Amino acid sequence: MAGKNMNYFLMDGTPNGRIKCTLANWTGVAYKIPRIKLVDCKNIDYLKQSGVYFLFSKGDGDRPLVYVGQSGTRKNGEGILNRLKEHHASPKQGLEDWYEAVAFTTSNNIFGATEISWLENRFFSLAVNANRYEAKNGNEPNAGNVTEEKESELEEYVEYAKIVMGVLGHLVFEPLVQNRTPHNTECVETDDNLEFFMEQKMQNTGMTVKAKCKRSSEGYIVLRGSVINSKINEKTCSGVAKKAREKAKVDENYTLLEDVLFSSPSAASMFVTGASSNGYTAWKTAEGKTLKAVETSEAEEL
DNA sequence: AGGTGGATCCTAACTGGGTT
DNA sequence: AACCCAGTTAGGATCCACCT
Repeated sequence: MAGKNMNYFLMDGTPNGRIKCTLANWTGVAYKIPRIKLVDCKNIDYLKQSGVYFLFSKGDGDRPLVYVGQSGTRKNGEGILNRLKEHHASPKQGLEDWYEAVAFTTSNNIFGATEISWLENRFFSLAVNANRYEAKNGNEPNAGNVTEEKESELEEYVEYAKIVMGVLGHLVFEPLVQNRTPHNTECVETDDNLEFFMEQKMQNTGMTVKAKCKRSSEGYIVLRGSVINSKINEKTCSGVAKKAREKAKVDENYTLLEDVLFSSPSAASMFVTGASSNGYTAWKTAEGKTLKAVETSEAEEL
């Protein structure tokens, strides 16, 4: 992918304060606003426009929560800012502890009601699809009817908004692996093309586990389509692997239905076996080279 | 006396080695 | 080759001491 240049203005002079983002060749304007800084935003005209906004909270501990909302300028004179004020003063149930908001509008305030609804709908489904945050949505908007010209314009807006959101600290719209169609487990892209496999006949269940793993900049991803052990060994299976196994969606044959990210190779392999396992020796390339050997030779190349 | 910062303790998880 | 175990390490939380 080509490099991109973006402007991030630290409005309070600190990295944890308000941030305004603009890009050359993008009509969008984005703001990240910590909840405690909301009170300082009353003079920002862009925030009185129509747009789409996101509220973030820690969630129930399992995964963070994102709330997707929209604001048109017609309903009330104050646009996005007014909605944020409402969420601050009387938060919706489950959103009491939201800690920051990200808002998207445009420099020329071109979004009307249909565009806003379309965008809200699109952002929401992207968040659900990426499956990183628990996504909530105010009013289940329908996508509405936009012309195909308009749609391609909005789609371009969304492309940039996704990146901005990621840089602002929320990978809500980024799936673990890119370019994946619903039923395809073969062609997936990460920033590393090596694939690692493990295949073992498990003693406790007699079943054969067969899994595929890819590395990414975030860690180790056990890929959808992998077959994992049906039982766990309570004594030896590590906590992260246990939790991940409780959460993970599998079918009746224990075939994994989603990609699952781990911070270590061992966590990934323990997730597959349900028992203690050393990921550096368990994961192997198609040629039979262990992950350990791969990483050692990579280090020597440096 | 209250608050802030630091240090220590505890817990949990990862990895490497040992055993069957 | 698969599984088990334990040492080490990293991270988090709590408590205490010192400074204002």
